[in-house]
Amino acid sequence: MKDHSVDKGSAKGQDSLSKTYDPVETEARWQRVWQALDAFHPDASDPGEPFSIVIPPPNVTGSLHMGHAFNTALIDTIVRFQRLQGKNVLCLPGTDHASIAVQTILEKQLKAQGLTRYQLGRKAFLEKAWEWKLESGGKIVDQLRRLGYSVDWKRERFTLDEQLSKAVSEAFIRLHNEGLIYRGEYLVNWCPASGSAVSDLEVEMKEVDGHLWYFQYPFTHPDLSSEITHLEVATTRPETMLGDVAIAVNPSDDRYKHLIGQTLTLPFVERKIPLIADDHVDKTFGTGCVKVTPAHDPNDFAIGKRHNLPQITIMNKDGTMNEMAGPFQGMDRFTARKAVIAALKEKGLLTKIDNYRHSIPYSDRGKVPVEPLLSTQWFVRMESIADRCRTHLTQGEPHFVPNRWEKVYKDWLYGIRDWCISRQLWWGHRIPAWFIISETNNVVTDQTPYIVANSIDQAFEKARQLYGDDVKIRQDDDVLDTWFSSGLWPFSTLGWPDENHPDFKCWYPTNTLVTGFDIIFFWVARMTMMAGAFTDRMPFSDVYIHGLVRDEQNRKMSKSLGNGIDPLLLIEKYGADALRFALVKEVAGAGQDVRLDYNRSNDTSLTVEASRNFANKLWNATRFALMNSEQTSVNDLFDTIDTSSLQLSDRWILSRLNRTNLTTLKRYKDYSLGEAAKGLYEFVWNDFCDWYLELSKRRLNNGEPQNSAQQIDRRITQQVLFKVLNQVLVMLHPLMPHLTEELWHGITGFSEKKLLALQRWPELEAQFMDQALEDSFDELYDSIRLVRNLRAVAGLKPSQFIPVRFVTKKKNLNKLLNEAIHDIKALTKANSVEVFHPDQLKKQPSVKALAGVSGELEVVLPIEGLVDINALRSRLEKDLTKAQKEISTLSGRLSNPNFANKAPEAVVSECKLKLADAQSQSELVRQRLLGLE
RNA sequence: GGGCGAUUAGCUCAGUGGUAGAGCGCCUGCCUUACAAGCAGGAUGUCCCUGGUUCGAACCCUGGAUCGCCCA
Repeated sequence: MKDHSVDKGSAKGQDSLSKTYDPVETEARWQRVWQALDAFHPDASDPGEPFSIVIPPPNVTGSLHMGHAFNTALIDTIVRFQRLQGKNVLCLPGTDHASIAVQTILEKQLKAQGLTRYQLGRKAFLEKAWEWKLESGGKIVDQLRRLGYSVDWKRERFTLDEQLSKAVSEAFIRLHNEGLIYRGEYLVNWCPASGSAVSDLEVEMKEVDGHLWYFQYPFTHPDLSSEITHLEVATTRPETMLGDVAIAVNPSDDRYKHLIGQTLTLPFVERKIPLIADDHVDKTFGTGCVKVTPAHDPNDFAIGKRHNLPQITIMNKDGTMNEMAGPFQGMDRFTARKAVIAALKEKGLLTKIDNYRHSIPYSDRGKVPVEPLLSTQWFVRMESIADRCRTHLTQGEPHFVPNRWEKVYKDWLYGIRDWCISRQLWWGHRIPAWFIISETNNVVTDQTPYIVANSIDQAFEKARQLYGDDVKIRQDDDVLDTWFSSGLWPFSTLGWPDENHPDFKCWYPTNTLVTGFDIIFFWVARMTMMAGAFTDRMPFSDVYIHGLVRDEQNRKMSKSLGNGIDPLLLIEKYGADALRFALVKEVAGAGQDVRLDYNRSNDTSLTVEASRNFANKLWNATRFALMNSEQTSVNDLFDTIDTSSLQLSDRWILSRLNRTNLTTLKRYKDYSLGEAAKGLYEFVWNDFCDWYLELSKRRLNNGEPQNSAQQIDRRITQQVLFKVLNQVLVMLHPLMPHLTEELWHGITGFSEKKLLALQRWPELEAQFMDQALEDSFDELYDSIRLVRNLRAVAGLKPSQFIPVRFVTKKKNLNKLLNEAIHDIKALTKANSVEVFHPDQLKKQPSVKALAGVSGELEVVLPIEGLVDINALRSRLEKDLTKAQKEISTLSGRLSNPNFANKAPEAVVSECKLKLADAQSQSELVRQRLLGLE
């Protein structure tokens, strides 16, 4: 490996740690180191149980948005954790070619030059597209790096790579050979903006304010004896009347029953159309008469099929009216609507216009209403493919986290519909089908036979065998839906269809898929179906579904709203670690949306700032440890601690440390990543910094040790400090990789060739875990808080040292306070600390003093005269009220015979204990109040 | 129309039967030699409403309200 340009000795000595943490420089540096060392480039033959994740490939046109940042934060946390577990981890990155998006951008560019893609031609257009991809396609990938993503960049894939393209045509051919791909004429969702069919999933229903137009069709041979000479229909799309082929009524509708079978004349085009009966007609909607336009409406299409009606297409693919539209030919669909209405009005056939709110289908990409259009497309027959997934699902494959998403996935599998996979676009995987045009006068018609093959040579060879030497073939112009290739992503990226590829053998199936709930159908289900079809296995065992990041007003971030929050801006301001930590910490209720607070006037986020502050806190805790150590070598740090010399607070923090280890480990494994983040935050800030580190100050002594006992204690303190730090850095590393890497090198002094990212999770030392000790420390801290509170209430200056007396009859507490006397002194600014039993105190001369009570502990600060009596009295009165309220609640409960009889004994006895506590507190407070008079 | 989720402190959210929690914000006092990106102390709640189950409900069950999402 060549010598990379990273500063030597990033393990900084105690002199060089600055007062605040600078993430920008540090993050860039470690990203360079990881890259230079190929730290995350595993080999299939490496030791360790394989673990793999493929990342959801972002759209190659895109730039980094908060959704990517969120998804990345979660994935990277998982893979870094698995690496610490000693697994052979592959996290594989890549991008998606995004047919429609890219083509839209390019065509816009062409349009600006007054060109269309057809004028340019397919070859030149694709050259331009590749040029564009090479130029700007790397943008999002570079941005992903700035998050500290520990993916294997050497295995980066693009869906149009040669090998992945091979996988696509192989998949197409296999499905075709199994009879699962067919070409058929169906109503598809036509997007006039992109000039292509789109799948059902790419259509979004939007509510719009429209109208319901009522107009009349005359009977061809009106029954002159009857009053009825016309039928009235109601529609939201009057222009489609030109394609009507029937009028339908419900067979049980008494209004029209007797007329069924008669013929009406369609105005303008003068077509004779029958009145038919169909059960699906809703008698109560409109007039009960429905115009039937099979070529332009999905419901009508179904009616047409049932009644064998013709399908008359009245529109061109650009949304203009065609020759079947008679006088309206050439008009755009929306112009035609107005013209048809005007013409109906003129003929006196328009009877009513109602305002009507209804849903119309919009194209996701094109942002225009899609047009149901009859055309010949390629479809995948889904039933058997989906069925295989249903079977796997009954065996819990894949496993959804949180589990409720399984139902969403399952329901979709059961309501499966065939998948339209052809797109009338050029950028993408061209359909590997060749038409035998010599069979149909050298043009492609719906009847032209075709063959599928891996290459033009193979296609030609096959064609010649079937149709003779003079055969002429032409490849289908269309490309495949982008999701077709994305569906193969978990295995095409690992070498499939070569099932002997070492990567495929080692890392397939992958372990976890992490993605948003919005693409469960688009992507997750397509992957499971494709994987089932081609590898006979589910492509991943777990699917971790996360929500969306919403803006400060809880709106979905979108380009059209322009309310996106730029992750890069936040990274520059607070660091990638802070952003990652903030996002993960907020995700505790997995699958729920995350709301990111944000101030648009100055691009700040208090949430991210809090995480940055946490990073700084840990930075300074480490700085403190280094400043107070004369550690010269790595070995010092890992010396075995002489457990017999551990003090109370050492044993306490080591117990807390190991408990944190245990719970954090479980949370990472369970994908409770938010909980893991919160737990570590609390441990570092509250336990380690607020208490242990403060306690350590006295023992480190801020100078030369006076004697050997102090020397030993100082040494132990240092060892414990570093032991805790060392383990915290490992546990926190998945969440804040750069900061922890930096600090770990700071305390170990290792060269950057040895990485924290590749270390092991700290082994649990169960012998240190001591719940009773932790509980008694809670009591100790409560006692200290009581003193501090009294000092504050009395308005004592922080610099003023005073004597402190504790009075309690609780033996354990008495002992603990005595043991911790030096610590209490330090933490309460006491110049002396004494602990008494109430009996002892009675022998003392009574002192008018500052006092407070908590449970069965009384604190006395004998400093007459300096205190604010009123403040103290109101504080005591408040305590008294609280204690009395508790007494009444508890005694009420205990006096209920049902409670005593039915509640578990532990609950009852706990209740009794609490009551006793409250009673004695109440009594002590009362006495103190009297003393104030 | 069918389904899912949410409703807890000013804000963002944890909390699955035993006296309501965290972070941020807020108030008071502190530049205490790791950190003012900090320290100490403090205030704050009809746990959406309604019935029910239970000795006991934020939590379980009925019904309803409001908001959001997905599907048709």
